Amino acid sequence: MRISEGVEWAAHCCLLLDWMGVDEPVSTAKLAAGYGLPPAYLNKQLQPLVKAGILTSTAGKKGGFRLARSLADITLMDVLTAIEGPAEAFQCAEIRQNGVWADEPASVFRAPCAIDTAMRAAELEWRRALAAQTLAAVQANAELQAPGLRAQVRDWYGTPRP
Amino acid sequence: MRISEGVEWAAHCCLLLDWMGVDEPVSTAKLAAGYGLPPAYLNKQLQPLVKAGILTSTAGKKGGFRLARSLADITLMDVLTAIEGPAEAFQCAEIRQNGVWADEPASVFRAPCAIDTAMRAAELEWRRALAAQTLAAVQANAELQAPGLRAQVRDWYGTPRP
DNA sequence: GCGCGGCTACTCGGATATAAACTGTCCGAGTAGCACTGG
DNA sequence: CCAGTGCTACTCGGACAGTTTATATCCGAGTAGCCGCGC
Repeated sequence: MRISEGVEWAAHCCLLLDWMGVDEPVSTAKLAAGYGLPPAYLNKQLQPLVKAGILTSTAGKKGGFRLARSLADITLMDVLTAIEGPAEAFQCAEIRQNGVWADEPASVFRAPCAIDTAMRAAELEWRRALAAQTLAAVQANAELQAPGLRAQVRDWYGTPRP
Repeated sequence: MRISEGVEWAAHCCLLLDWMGVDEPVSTAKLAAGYGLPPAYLNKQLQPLVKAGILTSTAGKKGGFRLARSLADITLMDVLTAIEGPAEAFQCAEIRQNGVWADEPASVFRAPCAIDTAMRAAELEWRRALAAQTLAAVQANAELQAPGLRAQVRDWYGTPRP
């Protein structure tokens, strides 16, 4: 039960793309250099974000990734779902229907598994909290703790400061 | 990011142990037969529960597992932590300190990573919800939906009905 | 001089290896009861 | 008959394979700009 590191990478890259504030695509190599990540693997991790509609990608020379929408419209839940998939963490295998209960009529199991219900309820709280956090809010907190971050990023990447 | 099936197995076995209501240990074989699980592997899954103090085990003939305490004192969080370990699902690798930021003084990173903070907050909600659910409550829900479950279990396992 | 075609450099996307974790199995250490033996 | 002792059957616990998932890498498809050529 460990979340893929791709989630952290993806979130950081989204913030970075916004900080850079350029309209032209940013290549995987530049993004990877920002955080010392393996470029090819970062590319692979960003692909599901494109499929999820969080980023847009353009191929060829001068290609790269762009934010598909504002950080205010992207939640941590979006990023997590894009990388990890839509499946729930706890997947009830309905073992209660096996073993000595295997011969019970199906009607007995119409009521949901109580353990599954409780686990899903807890997981729902988690997802609700994730969906309540937009990347814009996360970015605001980061800038609150480290003022001048946006300017630093633009200096490092050679983009014009506003 | 998938929770091990051992969590489901462990929770079901705890409920089953309580339903059986016997004071003597119950062997892995009997528990596994209840849900059609591989006995040896179930044994392996129950071992961390013993280390966590949820179950007690006795070796030798007539050996097996017993509940170490009442279901009212066991939460889903206890079971999950026992099986999955105490580590959080999202583990921040602090990639923000690498790449172009590698030469920054450590003082810059005294403030926690904003992404990590947000992810931890959400995960905390999940764990809080898990800790609020005792196995006694889960069992009560199960009996509410399927009255007579306890009596059924005692019939199947040949233990005296109260 | 100017337009056009090919060419190169560079990018994403998916196919392909490698490492780790989860799942599943097996055998040894240890215990409780039972059978046998001796008094 | 009864106590003691050895033995057997059965259990947990951890060591040992098999399989799925995550991590990392590499090469091909495709595009944008550039260079050279022809008009």
